[in-house]
Amino acid sequence: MIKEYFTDGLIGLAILLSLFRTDLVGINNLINYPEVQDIILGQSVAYLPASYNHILNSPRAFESSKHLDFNNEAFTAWYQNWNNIPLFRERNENEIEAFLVSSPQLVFDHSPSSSQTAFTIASVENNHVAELSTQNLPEESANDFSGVLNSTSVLNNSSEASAAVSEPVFVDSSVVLLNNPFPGCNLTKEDLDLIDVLWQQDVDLGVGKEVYDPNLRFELEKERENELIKHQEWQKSQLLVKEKAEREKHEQADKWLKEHFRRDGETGEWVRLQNGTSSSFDCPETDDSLTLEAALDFLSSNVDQTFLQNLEAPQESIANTCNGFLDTPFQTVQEEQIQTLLQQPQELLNQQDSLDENWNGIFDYLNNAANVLVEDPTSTLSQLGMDFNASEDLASGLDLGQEDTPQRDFLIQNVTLMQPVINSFIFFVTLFQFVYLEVLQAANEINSTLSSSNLNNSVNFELGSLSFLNSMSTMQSQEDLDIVDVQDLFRDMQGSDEVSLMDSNIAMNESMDAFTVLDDNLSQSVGSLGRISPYNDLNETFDGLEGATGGTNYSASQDNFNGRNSKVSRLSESSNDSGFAYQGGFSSSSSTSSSAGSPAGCHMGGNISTSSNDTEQDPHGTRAVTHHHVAHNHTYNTPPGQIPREVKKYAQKEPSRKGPQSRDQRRAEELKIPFTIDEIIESPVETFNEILMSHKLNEAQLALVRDIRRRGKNKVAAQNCRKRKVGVIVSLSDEMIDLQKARDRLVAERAEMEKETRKIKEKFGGLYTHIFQSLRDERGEPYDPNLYSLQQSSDGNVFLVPRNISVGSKYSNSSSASSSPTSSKDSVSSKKRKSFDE
DNA sequence: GTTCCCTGTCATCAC
DNA sequence: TGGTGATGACAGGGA
Repeated sequence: MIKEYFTDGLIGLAILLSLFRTDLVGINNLINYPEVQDIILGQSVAYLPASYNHILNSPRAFESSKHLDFNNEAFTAWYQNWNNIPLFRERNENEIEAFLVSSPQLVFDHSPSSSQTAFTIASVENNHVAELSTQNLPEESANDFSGVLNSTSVLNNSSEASAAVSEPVFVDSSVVLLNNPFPGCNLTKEDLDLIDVLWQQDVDLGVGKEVYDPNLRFELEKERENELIKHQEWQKSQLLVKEKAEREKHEQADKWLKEHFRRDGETGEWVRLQNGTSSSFDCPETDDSLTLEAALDFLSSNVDQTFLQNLEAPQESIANTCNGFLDTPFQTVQEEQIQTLLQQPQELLNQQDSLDENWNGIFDYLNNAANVLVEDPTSTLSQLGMDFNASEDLASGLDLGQEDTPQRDFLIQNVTLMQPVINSFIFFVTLFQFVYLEVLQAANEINSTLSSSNLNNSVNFELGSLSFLNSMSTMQSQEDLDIVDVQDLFRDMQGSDEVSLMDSNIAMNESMDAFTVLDDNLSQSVGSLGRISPYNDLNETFDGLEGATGGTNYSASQDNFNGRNSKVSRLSESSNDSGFAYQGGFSSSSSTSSSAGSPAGCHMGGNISTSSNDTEQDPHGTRAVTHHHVAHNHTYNTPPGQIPREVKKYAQKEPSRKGPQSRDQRRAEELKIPFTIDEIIESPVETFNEILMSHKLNEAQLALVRDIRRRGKNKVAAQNCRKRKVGVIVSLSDEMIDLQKARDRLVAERAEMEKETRKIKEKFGGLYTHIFQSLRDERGEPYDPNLYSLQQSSDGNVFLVPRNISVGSKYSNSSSASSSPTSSKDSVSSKKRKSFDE
């Protein structure tokens, strides 16, 4: 009696342990008890559908020696106990023929296609044999799941076993186990004791002990609540500290503003106070250095203010902002308002016809943009400011007609501003970068569509803005970016009071020489302005005849001035090739004399004065400026950060070149050629022939004229050829950079894929081993891995097959194979066949 | 004096 | 056939 009781207890315990995937050998050698072995063997038979055939067909199916006697009193008792476990009881109550056992890590998804693990255990027909189909079984899931495998054959003792395959049950186990682990939980003391014993024996129950123990669960929840409260308190304290710091910064900025500016009661403009007098803030051309400083200081300070004040400022219309930045520093910008705002630079540049207005316009735009950006104080400015890729995206998104592109949405992204000063600077850089691209776009339109005469000032302004903004953009590449104070930065960049706005830009560019290797993305962003297609450039750039008039001058009236101009015009190409990105591309001012004093000035002046096409047809030195702009960024020949040699060469001294053209000029004078060299070279064929016909020339004169024309034409052609070559080189260089980036990206992806592959292989190996070791043959012994292997069929099922049989050949159709084994060999194989969910 | 780079020129080819 | 553009090669000049 005692023995029977003890044995029955062991049987029950074995069932439970089996359910929890516990090795009985390790627990008091329980495996040696015949009842336990019976249980295990029976379970192992569950894997072998073929072996059930005779059992299921017999009237006493479960009286087989390999199965539990379901009439066994001990089993009945323990089965009842087992049924007391609420999870199983619930399933039983619901007459579900399949159930799940899982750990909290498992998340069951209702979507069959989901990558999440989904276990289904469906009873098949009436044979009480569970067919386990595992799909995408992860390692950890398999661990939790394997314990269930051994118990599936005994799950259903009901005579009402469903004939139909149950619907797969998808359960979010984490929700079930954590929120409501066992609904209707009524664990008896015995249950808890048993669980406690299992727990103390370090038996993996699949879930935490708290799932079974309400008291423990309560304690854990309480502990969690305490941690949450502590965390909230810490967050509050951090917030208070931050607010305090911002308030101090705000007060400081306010104080600075009141000290340096006063507001004009009539115009509403903010005027900087300087030495007791006020200078108009909106007229930088009257005193460039002064107003620039004022503007920059003002803007920089207000940017900082904006960040601070924004937290508490009322929301107003953006339209007011256009009339005065300080009137309505902070607004709510609606989507359409943002669109309007983003279009302002073009409108401003298109509509305004003076430097003054342009400056005001761009400044207002900056203010507005600042307001837009600070509308959400948590916008991700740092991300934008430091990410040139974002700039590239932005630039591409700023293409006309794409105002709704997602790149503009960055303005309202969320971000945390932890360091006001740094972020202010980042914001400013970002802002300028953004405006810069906008202005580039506007400049491109202006330059390509409008005539030259009434836009000189405007374009001149663009030049300054672009150079300045270019420097600003370049600044982003500094490693010590985060320690740069905004105002100091501006002061450094603007240089001395004597230099003009343009020269300030030059000085800034010089100071930023180390950073003139601009980001490729930016280059690409403006590539459409002229650099992308060198051949297109040539159509605009070289349709003039700079070469014909270049070099040494043919007339005294053109002497030094034009000589220098022509030289500089040539070096304007060089300068474009030498790292001064974007300068030459947008320069078209007719004023050059002011910048001839310094190398940089000459460099800029050269850019301003002409490109090769700008010198066309100007024998009298009037040099009407066309607006075929060259945006080449040919950075070869001159290392980054170095002024091209030609800039120094031609800027510091008078051109003393005595080229062959000078010889031609002299000869033409000697032979009394009655027309100019330019006329000879640049005139069309018909005109040229008419000229020759109209003047009776001797052979020598004709030969000279033809030589001059040939050489002039060829000179221009050579220039074009060289320029084109440079363009090709630059294009190839860019392409190479792109390809290198692509290569790096692919290498990284490949490494990532290999890493993932290794991971998956490891998981697969572990899973394979685990599943294989879980399998038992009819004698309850594990299969020999040398004789058997697990193979997966095309439908996802996993089979245990002898080594010399492949699933593909024998089990390509799992359903047919399982239902009708045809040969003895197949029969044997089918006995080994098991299907798992994976 | 050498080297490098820019520029003009010539020769040649193709259209 | 002549004109023109493109391009390689060469030479001169300047730094």
